[in-house]
Amino acid sequence: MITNKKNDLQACLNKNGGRLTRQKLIILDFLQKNHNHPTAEVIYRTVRKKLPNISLGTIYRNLNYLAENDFLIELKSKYDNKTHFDINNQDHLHFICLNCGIIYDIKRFEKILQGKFKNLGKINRIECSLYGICKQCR
Amino acid sequence: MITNKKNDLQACLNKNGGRLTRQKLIILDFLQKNHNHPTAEVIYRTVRKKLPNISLGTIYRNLNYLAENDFLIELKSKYDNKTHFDINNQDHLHFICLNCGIIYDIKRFEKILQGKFKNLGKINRIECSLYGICKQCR
DNA sequence: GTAATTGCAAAAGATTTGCCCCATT
DNA sequence: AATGGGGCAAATCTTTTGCAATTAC
Repeated sequence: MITNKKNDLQACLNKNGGRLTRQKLIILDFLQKNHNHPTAEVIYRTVRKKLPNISLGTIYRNLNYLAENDFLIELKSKYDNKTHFDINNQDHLHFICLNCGIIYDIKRFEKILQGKFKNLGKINRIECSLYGICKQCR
Repeated sequence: MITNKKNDLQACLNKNGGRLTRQKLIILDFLQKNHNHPTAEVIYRTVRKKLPNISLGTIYRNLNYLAENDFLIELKSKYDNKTHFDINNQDHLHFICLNCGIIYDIKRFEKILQGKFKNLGKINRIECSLYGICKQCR
């Protein structure tokens, strides 16, 4: 099994009428193994090693599909002004270093915030980034 | 006095060697009076009514200057994939409606988060967006 | 077989930049 | 008077899209 999300992906495709392509699977697999919050360009360059003819358009189309269906989250960084992608394993927030751009996950966060904002109605997604200087850069 | 941030802006310009132009002042003034989180394009179209020859390049250059010097904050919305601008009056978070794109401020938030993440080192800025469906759209 | 998806290339959209002229200091 | 900033237009960069060929079902 190339990825343990493969079954979830298949289920999602069945429900919505899509097809399980090598491209989708390899992109999802890559993101499951890499938690560095890569950009589309970085994903493209890496996935190309396995699928030399894949195009950037396909990368974007599939990343968008996966994000819309909650397999991934999209994160916009002020550091480089690009969209970064991350497997949506759990609600968490991000620490982004203003000096080097590195992005860390900070886990166990949803309870604090979900509780705090109950009165606003249903919150589909919380995206929270802390900008500062990381320990390596200090 | 066109804006109560004018003195702060002048002080900032003195320190860094810039000049107080009508363009900077009118952009800052506009954002002080409008808390709708406009995009550069919207700011451009509105400011053009006062300064008919101002160019989009100038809008961007000045918005970037003002954001770098902490007069403004930049907010990237998933709804339209654009950068929105907001006067940096206090730490607050944003509610963004996934249906209509409206952005609300949610105030009084910094203490909770600043306290929560002390151990990560200095946090320069917290940017937190809650995505959901607003009351008008429900 | 047929309908969705890919690869490719062109287009679109947002933002930045070079250069010459004008305005602020 | 000196020079930083503005206006304009071109360039850049990221992301999207149209279309013919390919692939999954």
